[in-house]
Amino acid sequence: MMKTLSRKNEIIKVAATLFRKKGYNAISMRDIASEMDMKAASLYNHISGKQEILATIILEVANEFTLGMERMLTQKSSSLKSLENLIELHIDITLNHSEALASLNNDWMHLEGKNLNAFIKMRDGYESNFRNIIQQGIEANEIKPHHPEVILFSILSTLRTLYIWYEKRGKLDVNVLKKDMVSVLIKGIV
Amino acid sequence: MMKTLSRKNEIIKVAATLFRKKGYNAISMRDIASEMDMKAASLYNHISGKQEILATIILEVANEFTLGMERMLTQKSSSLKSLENLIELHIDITLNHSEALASLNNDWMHLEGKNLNAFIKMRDGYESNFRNIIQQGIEANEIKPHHPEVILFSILSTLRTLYIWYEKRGKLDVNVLKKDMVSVLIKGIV
DNA sequence: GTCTATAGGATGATAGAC
DNA sequence: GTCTATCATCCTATAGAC
Repeated sequence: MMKTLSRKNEIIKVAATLFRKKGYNAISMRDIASEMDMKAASLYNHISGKQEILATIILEVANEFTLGMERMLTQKSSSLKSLENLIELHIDITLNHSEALASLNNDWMHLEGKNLNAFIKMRDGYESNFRNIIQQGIEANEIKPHHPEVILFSILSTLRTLYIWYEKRGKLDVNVLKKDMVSVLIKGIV
Repeated sequence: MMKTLSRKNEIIKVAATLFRKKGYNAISMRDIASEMDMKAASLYNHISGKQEILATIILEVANEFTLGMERMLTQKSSSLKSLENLIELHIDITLNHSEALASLNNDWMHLEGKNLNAFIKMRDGYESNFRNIIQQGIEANEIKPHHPEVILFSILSTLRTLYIWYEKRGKLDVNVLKKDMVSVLIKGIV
């Protein structure tokens, strides 16, 4: 049972790496199996199908964002401090789950049924909390009165695609990265 | 001949819309044909194959970015003014080619052979020019001395994913959008 | 220019031997 | 837990009738 669980995790991890490069639909069960030096049929002893692999990859990391947001909201910091915390949350998750973020961003629409509903609910809830923080910052005069959607979109786009860029340029010191990101996203570049 | 050309363009346009929703690999020639009320085999009277469709979608809009960048570079403005112009370039292209941008961002890796090489060359050249503008801005003390890669990545991520967000929230006045984007990306939010 | 028919191969998944 | 063999279905693309 312990052995089976870790084999399952191995499949998920290999699949996530392959999905990242070409996307869910371009990767076959045979590709995943071949990368693990086994046959496609054997995968089904550990997982129910391709869809379960995708759902596990995406929902696990989506849940990390949701939990991180909830943890943050209990702290009742100022809006600006909350934004800082969210930037750090994204950086931390990017470092620990960089393969899963490609699927989260690009392959979520291939989730089916309950999996798709669960994902959309988490994503919309997360965005909604993020938007409220910005809104409150504007009302408290901590943040300039721009269209809040423009601010939300600008910050979130950057944070969501960090995974592409981090490993390409990679290996900046994490604390330097956090400081620079906070500064660029909040204080601007001039 | 004139009729054939416009039929070809129709195929490209329908395909781009479908690719946007599910990605290149999840859309079949039958899907494209069905959306046009015809049979898949008939598509081959107008295009050589699925790959030609993808290449046309991506390389056309990639070329628009390259041309826009070159046009801008002849102007020899200050770095800050150049950045403003680039933000406006991205917004203009997003408004006019929003479907193509999904493929440009997410399906470029499914280009083959010469098409893939041409794309990568244009993308790398574009990023390199963008990076130089930021670099010069830092040297001229127009831009804060952050790690230039962080600035490049932050601005480019936001601009590249504008297409997702624009039609969702859509239909802000273009000039308001340009002003807000320039302000948020350059001057920050505090 | 569109159709039907089909080639030729890949795909997700299952059955059953070991 | 992994294998071979296989099913049923889907895919891109072509041939040839109309």
